[in-house]
Amino acid sequence: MEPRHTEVTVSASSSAHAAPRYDSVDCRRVSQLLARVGDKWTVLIVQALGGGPKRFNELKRLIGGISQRMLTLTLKNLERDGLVTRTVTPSIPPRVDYELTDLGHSLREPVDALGDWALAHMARIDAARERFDQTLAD
Amino acid sequence: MEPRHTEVTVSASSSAHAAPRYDSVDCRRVSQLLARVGDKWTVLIVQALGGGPKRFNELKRLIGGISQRMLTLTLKNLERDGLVTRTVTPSIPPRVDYELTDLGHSLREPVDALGDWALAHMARIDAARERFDQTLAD
DNA sequence: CAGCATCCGGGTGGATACTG
DNA sequence: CAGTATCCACCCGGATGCTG
Repeated sequence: MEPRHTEVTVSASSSAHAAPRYDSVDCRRVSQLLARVGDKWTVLIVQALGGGPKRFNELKRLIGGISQRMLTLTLKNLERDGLVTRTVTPSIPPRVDYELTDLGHSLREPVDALGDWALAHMARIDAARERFDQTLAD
Repeated sequence: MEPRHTEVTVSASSSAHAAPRYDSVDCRRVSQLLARVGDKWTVLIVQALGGGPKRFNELKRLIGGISQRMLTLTLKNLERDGLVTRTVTPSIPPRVDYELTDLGHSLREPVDALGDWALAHMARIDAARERFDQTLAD
């Protein structure tokens, strides 16, 4: 792991508010990235490719529920961002393999962190939603 | 431009290629959460509230560029998910304070991780995009 | 000050049909 | 098999105007 900043993270405790680690400009970029990563399929594809190179229809089956249009588009975006490589083998029938780059692999770490958070707190969120929707029904 | 990036020592917690840490169902939920978190304003609001409780227009000014419609909607979603509390002080003029819950604060950690990733690799992504767009222009 | 209601333009994403 | 092309429904989100 990179020994980047030793700054204290929030860890929901006594020292209420952590200093803002990002200025507003940074937040925009982060927000943009999250919008890209947070689109409907990117994470699914990255996670699917986390297990190694995959072919087009292999990915399609693996993910399930994705249209080939969206698979194509999302893969193209990932390739454009340098997160995925596209390797064509001009045979008949043609063969195309998609694989995560180092950059793509490195993305899995923070995404997994968010995944862990989601799994750890999903129950609380669902409960909060039910409570909220319930008190609205009055 | 040599990829001089710290090859993530995945041996720490999870291995790169081996067992997926999430099944497909988990991935859906993670994906859904990312879609929520990755919407246009959620992260900006969470980060703004990271500095402590804020009032409605205070948030609006702080974030800048957000319409009150979206601020209202996003705050309501955050409240529904139990990430933010809404405290009304019935005075004239009325006063409403928004504050991160413990759950909301805990979200900042993984989000910051993604933010660090974005800031660390944004240059590479931009470069990759330029290269990609360039080779398409041929 | 802190919203809600309404209208509306653009983008996202599914379904379908066709190609090399 | 691995796409491209087209059409279209939906919804996100901005602008505006009005309330308590």
